[in-house]
Amino acid sequence: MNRNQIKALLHADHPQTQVLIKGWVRTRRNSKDFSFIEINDGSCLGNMQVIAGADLFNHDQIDRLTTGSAVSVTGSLVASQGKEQQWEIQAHRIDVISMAPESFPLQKKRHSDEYLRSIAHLRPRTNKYGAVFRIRSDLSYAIHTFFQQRGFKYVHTPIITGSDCEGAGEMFRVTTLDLNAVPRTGGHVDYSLDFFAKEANLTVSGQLSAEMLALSLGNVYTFGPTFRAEDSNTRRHAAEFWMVEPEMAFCGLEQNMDLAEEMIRYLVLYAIENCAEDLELFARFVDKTLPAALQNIVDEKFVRLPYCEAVDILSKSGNHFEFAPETGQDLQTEHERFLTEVHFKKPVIVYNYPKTIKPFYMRLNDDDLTVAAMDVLVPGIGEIIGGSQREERLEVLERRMDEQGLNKENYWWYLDSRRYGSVEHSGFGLGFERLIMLITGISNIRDVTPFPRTPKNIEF
RNA sequence: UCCCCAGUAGCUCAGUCGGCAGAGCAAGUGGCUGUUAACCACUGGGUCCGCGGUUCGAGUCCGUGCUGGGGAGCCA
Repeated sequence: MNRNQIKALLHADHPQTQVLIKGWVRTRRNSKDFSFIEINDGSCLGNMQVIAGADLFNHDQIDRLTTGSAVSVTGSLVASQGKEQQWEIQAHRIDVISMAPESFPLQKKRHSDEYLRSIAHLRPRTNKYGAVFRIRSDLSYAIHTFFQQRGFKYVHTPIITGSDCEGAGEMFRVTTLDLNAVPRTGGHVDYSLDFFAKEANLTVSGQLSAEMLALSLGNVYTFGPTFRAEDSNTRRHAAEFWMVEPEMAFCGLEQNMDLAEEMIRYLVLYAIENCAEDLELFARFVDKTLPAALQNIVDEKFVRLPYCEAVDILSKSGNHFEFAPETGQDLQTEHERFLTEVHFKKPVIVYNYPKTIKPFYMRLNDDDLTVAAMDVLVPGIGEIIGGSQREERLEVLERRMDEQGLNKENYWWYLDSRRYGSVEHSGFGLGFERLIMLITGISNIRDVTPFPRTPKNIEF
């Protein structure tokens, strides 16, 4: 007999004489002649209440079942006499697969997020983290659905890259050299003896590769891990995270913003419609304003605000900022928060940033001062998407690389795409964990990642 | 990397002016009960983060290190 998922049984529309569930004991309450055992198998938030009578051959053992133990239960699915649940299982047989000793760290009470991070291997067995990781799965699926429905091709860009600079922060070195005996020539490390015979790093973005595929397949997207070796210690940064990066040929900034907005709205709506039970938990225990915040994203059109107007609004706001807003300077976190949380109270797309604060590949505007960049800012999280129209004009691109002190030879293949059939194209990167934070209301990226990697933290 | 805060029982925390180490929950034992984070009673449980210092005496004051959290920068 195959095991039934508890999710399916809880949604049953009629009693069943013979069912089999397997899962972990969340709690046990002994009664005079029987025990109530609540079992969770991870298929959904809800537990299945099992009635274990004294007639079970091993009822002595069942009476002592501990939280965290694994069991297999066969019995009949019957309407519950209790008020808190519709169905329960009258057990015919309960096999203890594995009894958890009293040292099991998860108790039948609320634990702090900090404590649960220290037992990251067990926290998926809690209601909250089980819900987070189910939503991660559902939203991953939704991302593929969104793009596939629109004719985008899913492409796989390299994890290990030879580009020695992509302008997106510190990188993790990849090497097979013996770090205790690094070969040197003239005082410098001799990478010709390394695995790839040149320096290699973990990718900080699939964008440059994705552009090549967009300029052949049309519309593409990547969805994969990304690595940043920044010593960032904040609740919204991780050294390893997942990023969604669409890239579209024959596409300008306007359409790029259209897609970003449509995608976020689609994903939030998908969660509302498909993850209702789990979302309800976050609305109850994590953030009471969550349902309204999500509905706001679905209903309200995103504000589109040129960078210079953003600075203007901030300057004239009368609000005191630690750093005064100033044209030519990047927006501070406090500025972004003011725009999304105080001034507009909805997502804001800021675009046309000064060229001096943005990377070489963003398309130079006709004013020669700004580039066709856009950041999607959302309340509570800040920047969730960063993107741009890409510079497709070879001579402009080369000039920008010179200005930023980049070695063009390292980008010969990237520049080739501007030599042969170059076209207008655009794309952006969505931080997947930040999306999950937005949708669950969870405020720390370490709590939406099963095994988070942050500075000085790689225990699990 | 910088600024701020915290570290006391398995967990969450209190600990007054420097003077005997505490509570709730959890665990163990017993009782009660179609229960709902079940309930009631009893019992056990401490490297007060580490090191150094001040003091008759330090969980408490000082120095330092480590760990965790919040904020900033970097960014998705």
